[in-house]
Amino acid sequence: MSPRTKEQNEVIRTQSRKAILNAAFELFALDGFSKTSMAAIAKEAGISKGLIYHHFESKEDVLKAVFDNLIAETADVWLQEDENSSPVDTLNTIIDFSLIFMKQSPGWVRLLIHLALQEDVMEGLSEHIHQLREGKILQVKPLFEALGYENAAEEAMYFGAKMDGISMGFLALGDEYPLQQMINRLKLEYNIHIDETE
Amino acid sequence: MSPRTKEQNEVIRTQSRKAILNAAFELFALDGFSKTSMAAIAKEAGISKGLIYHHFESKEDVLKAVFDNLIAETADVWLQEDENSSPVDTLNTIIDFSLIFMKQSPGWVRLLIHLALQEDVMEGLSEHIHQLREGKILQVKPLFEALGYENAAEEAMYFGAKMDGISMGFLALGDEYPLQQMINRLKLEYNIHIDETE
Amino acid sequence: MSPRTKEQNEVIRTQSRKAILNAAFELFALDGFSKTSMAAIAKEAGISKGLIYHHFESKEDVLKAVFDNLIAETADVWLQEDENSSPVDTLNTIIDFSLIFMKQSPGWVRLLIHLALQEDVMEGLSEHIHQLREGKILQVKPLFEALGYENAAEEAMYFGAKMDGISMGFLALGDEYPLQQMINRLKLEYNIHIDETE
Amino acid sequence: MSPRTKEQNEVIRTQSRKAILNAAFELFALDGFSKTSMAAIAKEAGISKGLIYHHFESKEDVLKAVFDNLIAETADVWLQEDENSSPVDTLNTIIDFSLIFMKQSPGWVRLLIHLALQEDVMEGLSEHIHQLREGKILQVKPLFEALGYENAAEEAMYFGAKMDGISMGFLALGDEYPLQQMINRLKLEYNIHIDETE
DNA sequence: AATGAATGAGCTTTCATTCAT
DNA sequence: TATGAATGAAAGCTCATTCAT
Repeated sequence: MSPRTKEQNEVIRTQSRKAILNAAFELFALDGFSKTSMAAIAKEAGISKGLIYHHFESKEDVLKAVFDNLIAETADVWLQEDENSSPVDTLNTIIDFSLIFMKQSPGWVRLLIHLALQEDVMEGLSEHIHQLREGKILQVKPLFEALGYENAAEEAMYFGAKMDGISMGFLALGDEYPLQQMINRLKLEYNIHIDETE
Repeated sequence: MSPRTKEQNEVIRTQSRKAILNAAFELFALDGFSKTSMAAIAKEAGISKGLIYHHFESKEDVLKAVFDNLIAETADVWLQEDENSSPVDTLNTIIDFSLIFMKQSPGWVRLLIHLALQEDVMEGLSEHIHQLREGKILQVKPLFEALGYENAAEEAMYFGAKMDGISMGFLALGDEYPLQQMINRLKLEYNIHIDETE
Repeated sequence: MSPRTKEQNEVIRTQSRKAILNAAFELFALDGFSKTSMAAIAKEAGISKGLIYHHFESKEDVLKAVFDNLIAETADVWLQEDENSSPVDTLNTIIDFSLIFMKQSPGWVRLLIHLALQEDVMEGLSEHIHQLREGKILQVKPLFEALGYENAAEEAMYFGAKMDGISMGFLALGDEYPLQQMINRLKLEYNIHIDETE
Repeated sequence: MSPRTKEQNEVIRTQSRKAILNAAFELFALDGFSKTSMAAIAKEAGISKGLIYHHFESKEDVLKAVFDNLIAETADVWLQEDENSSPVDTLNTIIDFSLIFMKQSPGWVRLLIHLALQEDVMEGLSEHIHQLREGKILQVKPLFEALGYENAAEEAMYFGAKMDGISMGFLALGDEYPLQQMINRLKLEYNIHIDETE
């Protein structure tokens, strides 16, 4: 009956959606949300402007979807903690992972910061962002407890601040920023062994 | 009708310029650069749209001027260091000043971060921003030298990262952020006596 | 898979067509022609957008079909005049029928008026509408002849105007309109006995 | 001081505004509200699209302004009733005035009817329309009281219905409609002397 | 110096219609 | 017969910038 099978349609839909999401992610990260036009997204994705509205209700909706998409992807990796590893090792892994993410998707981190700092973000998005921040803190807190810090919550937040600050420096200066030095400096504070090859 | 003297014209010109700059600063900081319209600036400044173009070439030009203006004002205060104070006291003063500035002009700090992170900032502006960052580092470096740090340059940069990270947290969360705790934590690391009343 | 017989296809085709027509009628009547989208019609009819174009050439074509369809349906009822009834009774019946129709299908009457006033001039449609109007007049004319009016054609048209005016009032004001009073007033003019229960 | 005097600006502003209003009136009446684009209005008015938004907030706002404008203009004439004239004469004048208006601005009357019948008119507009209708009725009511009608309110409304019906007929059929005959027929009912030259 | 009317390019969004399957 | 993904033209609207005065 069906001219295209449901599966075929699903595949096509998913492809388009992904193309849009990828294009939007790239452009939002590169130029920011305001400066990125729907026309640009469509062109980058190789589809028509109209099709975007077939998949998303508005430009803001695209941003939310890009966001959700990335959260989901990130979460997968984030959650792969080795149960048996020591707190120090876990902390090390988290730092390294953040480092890799930062290097690979600086645009996205930039966008995240922009959104986190924005005065009037879209409804529903700011919650996501704050949850993301809070989630990170909560995840790190037990590690500091295990490491014997008296006020683990405070330490977790302070750790977050350091990571944020280093991120900012890297994003602002790029390769001119002594990223590795800063990371090493950070690891030292938490008695993490530094891999010399890095 | 009444032929104005050069002096009168100069005064009027300066007044208009300041009004524009103030209005632009406020709005840029509050809503961001893209979202702030020239019409809004004119309205806030209490002058006409056209007049802005007598003083500045473009919207970007206004931003640059706002920036320069603030750098100049900030520098004045920044430089009022007491020659006789100890490095620790000076560091303390710098931290406290940053704290006050952050609390009083969160919009401006926000704007600074936005600009610092922007990929394609306007010609000439990014240099300014980087100089501003570098200036801060260079200013702090001698303090760490005096405090006996081996790699003072690195420590200065790390200190900057921490300050940036704390700023970000405060800007993102506002009063929900444990700003004072973070600052105290920072001061502790540098053996700065913490004023209990704060 | 299952090779359909011609009859089966015919049945399916007719069903789809009717579903489209019903959905379109409802939406056109409720929201007007311009505001009703093909997507909305498809959704209301429970079929796909594409299918509409298998049955009709365009949105305008759908409107024409809706129109024709309703004319046909209406005509059936309209023609059921009792041969033996007096002119006054017949007139009464016509008025009552119009009243019922108006109350039951205000959307349709509204649509008719919209079309009669031809905001959207569609080739071929306006003729239909004028024929419909003329048909009504011609149907009423013999009654006024039988009632002894000198200029029956004129009286028929004047009667039509009154009916139209009352319809408009009702459609514009809804239940706030003293519909029954107006109808009674009209019947009085033609010496029609008024049923008190109304 | 002022580069253009306030008076000059006022004149320019008024000119533009009138040009827009005239163009919009003409096009709305001709093609209807939906079909008339802002671009078309701008072109007809001989100005840019953007300028319309300098004067009006939205397309709907233009319609409201057109409406208000016409109400105001109409009111002026409508109110010029001779205090000394008899009720019959006044009624006659009202009928004649309506007739002239209908002939001169059929598009506008059409638009009025469309708006009056529309299910979801813009906020604020429907009130205007109903007030306009009500206003007419209220104005006519005293005349019927003076003429000795028992239920003057009802008669006023019935009179309105007749006028509406005749308008509709004329708008639907144009010059094919026996407008003068219908008007004469109406006047006869109220014992208004008919000017033979008409 | 100052105004604000005016422009026009470009924005987001809608939707009748087409087409591969 | 039937689907719905995809298109593209055109809509309403915004805004940095220009210009006559």
